[in-house]
Amino acid sequence: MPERKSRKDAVRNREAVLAAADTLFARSESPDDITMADIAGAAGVGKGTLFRAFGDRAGLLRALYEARLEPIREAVETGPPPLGPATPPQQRVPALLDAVLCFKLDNRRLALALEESASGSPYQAEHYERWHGLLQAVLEQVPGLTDSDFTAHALLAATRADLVEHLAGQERVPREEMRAQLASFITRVLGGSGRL
Amino acid sequence: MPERKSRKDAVRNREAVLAAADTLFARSESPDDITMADIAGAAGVGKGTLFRAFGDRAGLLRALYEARLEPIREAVETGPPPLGPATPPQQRVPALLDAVLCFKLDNRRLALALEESASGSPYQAEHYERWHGLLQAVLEQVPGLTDSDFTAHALLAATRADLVEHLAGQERVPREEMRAQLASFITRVLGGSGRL
DNA sequence: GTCAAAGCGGACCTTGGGTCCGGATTCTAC
DNA sequence: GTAGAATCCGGACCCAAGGTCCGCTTTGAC
Repeated sequence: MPERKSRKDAVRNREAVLAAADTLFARSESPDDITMADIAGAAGVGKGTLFRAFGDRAGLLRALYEARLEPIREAVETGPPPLGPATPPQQRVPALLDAVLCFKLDNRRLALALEESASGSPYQAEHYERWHGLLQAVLEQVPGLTDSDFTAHALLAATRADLVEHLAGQERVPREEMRAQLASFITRVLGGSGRL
Repeated sequence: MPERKSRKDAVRNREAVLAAADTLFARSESPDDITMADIAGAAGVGKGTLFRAFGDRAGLLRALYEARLEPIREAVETGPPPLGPATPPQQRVPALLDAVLCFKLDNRRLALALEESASGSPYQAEHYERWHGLLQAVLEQVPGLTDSDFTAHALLAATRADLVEHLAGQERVPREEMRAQLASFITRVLGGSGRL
């Protein structure tokens, strides 16, 4: 037997909370002027419900994040090129990081909230583990590239939520320009075949 | 006239607080199990004193950080090569970032505390502005390198406190290995003259 | 020595994450 | 349909920690 099926109201409330949180974070200036009570209120639910369903703030953020990330995860794992596994490393690395960047551009507040509320550091979240592991594996196949472990960390660091927020928010760097700059940076790291 | 000289007890207490905070952070596992009350207590001082002297938690952290950073700042601004201004860009960029990395390795908890308590993001702190501005200026002089602004951000991101903490703390990467990996990464970014 | 200004410090306030439990709801068994 | 138990709801409540306040003390100028 799989597992005792949850009650109807439980799943309904869970959805309501996720939807409310998503909306609130999208509207907000800074993720931490959204309190748990705000979310509960907006979802028409008590705080207890919210904490029982998600454990704590980080849990809620994680759930939201994973839900939003799902399509990308699938495209990466079983999709067609340039994200899917059949892509040669030299093209897949920039494609992966571009996907991460675009995701964070599209979900700025959420990504920000998650990375800063991550008890400890973002590096303990298991979704970071996944991205890092994948990226490292792909980098491993790039000829002439050593230190794939550190390189994967360094490249992912270039797409950190607060950096993205700073560039897109404060410095008003346009989306396409940022993508181009990241791509060019990656090109240099992968072997500098660009212009010299 | 300069400014009304502070009272003796005021400066004495300020020193005491900085010293106490430094010790506490150095000993601690995670920076946020050190409370303001702890610091006040360890310094033999009331909370009021502490907040009057530094404004808020972030202010105290900033003061400590800047104090520790002072020697490096001087070495960078008016010192001899490889950190000083007389160094050719190709050597100065790695030297600068190596200095940052070493600093964060030597002051892990403090750097961590500062970056995570920075109201908003680390990118609003003015010491980040300084490092970024300097690094960008130096990168500007590297032949064949475009996007010096983004590149400076990306390189600094590779030395973020929580990444350093994760690598040095959780993954037990030895100091010299980390320095070597960072250096090699930078080399590739600067023009990939390494091996291809 | 005197007096005003600057500083001190701990009691107190506020905020927000997280808990608890009496009552309402839903599912299952008959 | 209904009884009963397991599950869930939700808002009152708790607590920790950052930050404020104000009566008392210390300092330093005259």
